[in-house]
Amino acid sequence: MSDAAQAPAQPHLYLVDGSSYIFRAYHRLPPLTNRHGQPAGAVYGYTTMLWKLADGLSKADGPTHMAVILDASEQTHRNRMYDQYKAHRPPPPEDLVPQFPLIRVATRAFSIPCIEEDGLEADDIIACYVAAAKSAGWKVTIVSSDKDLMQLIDEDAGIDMLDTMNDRRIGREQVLEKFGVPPEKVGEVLALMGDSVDNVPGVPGIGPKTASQLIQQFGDLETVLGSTDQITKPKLKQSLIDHADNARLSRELVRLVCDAPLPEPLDGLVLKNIPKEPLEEFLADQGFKSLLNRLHGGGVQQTGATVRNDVMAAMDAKSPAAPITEKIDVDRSKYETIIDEPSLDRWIAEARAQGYVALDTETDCINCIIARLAGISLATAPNRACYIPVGHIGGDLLSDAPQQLPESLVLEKLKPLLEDPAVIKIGHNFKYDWVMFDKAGTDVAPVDDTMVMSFDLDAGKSFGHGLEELAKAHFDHECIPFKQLCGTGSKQITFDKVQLGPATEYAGEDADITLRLWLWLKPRIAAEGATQVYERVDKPLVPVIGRMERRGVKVDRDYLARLSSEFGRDIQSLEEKIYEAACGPFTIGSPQQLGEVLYGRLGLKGGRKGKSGQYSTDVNELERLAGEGVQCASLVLEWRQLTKLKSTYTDALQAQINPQTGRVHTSFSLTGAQTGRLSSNDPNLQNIPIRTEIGRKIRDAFIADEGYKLLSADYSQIELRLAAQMADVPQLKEAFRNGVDIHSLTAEELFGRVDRDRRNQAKTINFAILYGSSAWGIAGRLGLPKDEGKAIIDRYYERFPGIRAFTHSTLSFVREHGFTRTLFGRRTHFLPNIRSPNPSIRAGAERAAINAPIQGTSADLIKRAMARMDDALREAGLGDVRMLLQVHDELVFEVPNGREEEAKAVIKKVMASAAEPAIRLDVPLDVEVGWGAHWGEAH
DNA sequence: CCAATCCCATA
DNA sequence: GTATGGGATTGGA
Repeated sequence: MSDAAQAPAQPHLYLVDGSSYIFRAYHRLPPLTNRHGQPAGAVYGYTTMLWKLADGLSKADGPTHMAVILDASEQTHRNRMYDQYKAHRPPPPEDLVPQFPLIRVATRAFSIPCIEEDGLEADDIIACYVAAAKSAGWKVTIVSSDKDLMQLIDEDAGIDMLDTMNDRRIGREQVLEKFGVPPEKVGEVLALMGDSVDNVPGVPGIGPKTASQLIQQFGDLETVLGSTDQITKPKLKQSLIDHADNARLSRELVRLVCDAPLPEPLDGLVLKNIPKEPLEEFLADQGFKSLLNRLHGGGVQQTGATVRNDVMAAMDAKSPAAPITEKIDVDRSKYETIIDEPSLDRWIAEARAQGYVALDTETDCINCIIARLAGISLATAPNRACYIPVGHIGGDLLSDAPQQLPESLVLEKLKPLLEDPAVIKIGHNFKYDWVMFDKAGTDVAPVDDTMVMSFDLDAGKSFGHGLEELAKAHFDHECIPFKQLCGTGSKQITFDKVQLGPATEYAGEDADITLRLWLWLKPRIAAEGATQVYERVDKPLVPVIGRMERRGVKVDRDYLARLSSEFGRDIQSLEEKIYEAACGPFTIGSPQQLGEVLYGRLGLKGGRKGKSGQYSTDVNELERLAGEGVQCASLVLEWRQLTKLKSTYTDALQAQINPQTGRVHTSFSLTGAQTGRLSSNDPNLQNIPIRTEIGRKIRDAFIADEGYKLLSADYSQIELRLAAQMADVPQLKEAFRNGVDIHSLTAEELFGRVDRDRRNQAKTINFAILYGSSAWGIAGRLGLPKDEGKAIIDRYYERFPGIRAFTHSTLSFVREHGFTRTLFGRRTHFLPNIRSPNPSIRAGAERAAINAPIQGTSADLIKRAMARMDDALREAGLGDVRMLLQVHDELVFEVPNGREEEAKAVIKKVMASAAEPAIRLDVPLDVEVGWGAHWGEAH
């Protein structure tokens, strides 16, 4: 492409895929209504999108020509090719139907041409315009995220796509990322994988991954079909042979028509200044006030706010729209490497003057307990970042360490800044950095943690909370991948061996992005009601958890080793018995082989096959067989238990003991569970066995330091108590106040009498309620026919009408707003699944949505207790008591001998009053406390 | 060496 | 039926 063709005079056509946009907008945006009370959420989203696009008229690379393309008719040439095409597509939701005509009205209001043509789908019309514009030498941007249209991308010819929903440009590189093949090969991949929504058959067993891999290997569909002899997987090969015709048909179905006559000539699509009157009339008619204000205020020229923010503003006029921040591209070349004192002093002064600074520590290891510092990066403004190396060494034996300031000097100079109460220190996953500085004797405060902020705002959304992922989601920015610096696998190097140049770009970017995230997220915390949960619950927990991780818990290595060999012997002898019962050896640990042995070799009946065609051999199945007297099944069950205990616990735990401290230091994740719970990893100390006697032995390996005891305090039935509170069930609340056994009470209400079986059934049902289970699910769990399950749940609702009301109101709230809330305001998001057209996905989201407020409130409570615990203990003169672990409803402490009763009183008080003063509960929170030489004894 | 799958430990 | 993390096997890079 010549320079002349890229001159500003080159026309740039924007083709808006209106039909697909409105579907996606419907599922992604809240169900707003317009001034007439008609559903208009999708129309609103569509209007703001057109606004933004049209607004680019005068901008560089903005549209000079524009058209909206719609689907006109149901019947197209594809139906003639294949009568099943789009045959199973469900009808559009009923509150979307009335919005279709409004799309044309909205488009006319902008005075933009709206193009549809009988017998052609929108995709085809777009393809025709792309072809015409391409030969005329125009640039084209297709505004859509439809994967079928990605076939048309041709960056050399200036043809790309724009996904306004995610504010993302799609070019060759993005297509490669998604499909593993360039745009011109996308049709080949689509043909193989098929499309269940449009009912394009594809080849069974081939999904996106395999399709992409095959096309990468063979180039196109025909070559794949002609090369089946080179395909090693037998199932895949057969499927390709059997369904070759379907694959060829699919290839034609996904091929876009690009040579039909244009309904409107290219020149007719020129974008002129948009007359104000029709637009004003439309916005006023619909009652889109925030847009109307913008039309009257800054006019169409004002930009910056996203569609999402407009919707927030439309939903609640009081909530301020997010600040309009101009996007500044990340420029890593602006970052400085600090290797002299005056420069360091300058940065410290700058941070102090500013009042906030983002920082990130780089180390040689992801485990912060044993990690050594490599360097520290700071950022004070977008693109204004520096990296201070302190622990870099040469990349290999021959090279010397680079010149850098001594670690002790840097830490000494930074300490006053890091401890300055007037300067906010911002980190991403700040727990890690906090531990690094704590090890150096610096108590960093005050802090903000952008990872926790993201979690408190966006838990449950489609993106996680890692720095790179958030950079992508919020700024459409790709961070330097860590493996690009350090490699991967066995050739991976540690960060302290990275050259200072690349290290500065990487570390500076981390601090830079962290700062940008803070600027972006901080205003949202208050605007979206997350202040209570962030400021009072999660933020204060960052150093608390950091301290717990540093303390670790003492583990008796010799005892674990003895258990390991004991288990090992038992496993051996079980294996011999199993081989005997199975008439020959096999890999017991392989579910595949075990299934073959049980249902093949031994010829047992009743095997359940799962979706992969493999026999299920889980506990339920094996227990069923064992109950029928199958020796082999009960032996395998025992073998499974012992191998699980040995590999996951006795062996793995020994390996996790830190040689310096003789203790195990887990890592708690503050953002691991969508409901607000913590999670624990490396090792996971939240799933140490307790239910079986033999598993319980593992708990005895957790011991107290010399002169201390382990104390365990746990909330009794906290989730049921919270359910009784939140659903407002008088009998249940009363029972909890009087210390009545709750499952017996439920059995009495449901069955009119109480015995062991009925109490157990009632217990199952009580839990099923917490988990949002259906009548069908309860019946399955209790082993009853479906109608009896339904009868039981009806009776439950009849006896406890509050539960039904709670379920109902939780679901209608989440359907409307897309999120649930705990008593303390923590939100968990459930879009898009809560509105999924797929009933099983939707039902899954509904169960999770019923559980989330209860599980989440329980998580909030114990977190509030934890945040207050250290101060309360210190005030009681129990500064020596160490909080070590949290297991969702339990806290484990190390308490000096003789102080157990005192500690018990304080801990119980803090935990029982954790809701106060924010919330007044009508149900007491019971806390059970025990202690002993080891964890097993403390229960 | 990596991922998908199955199974299983906890609350 | 909810929420997690992790080990072993398997099959293909």
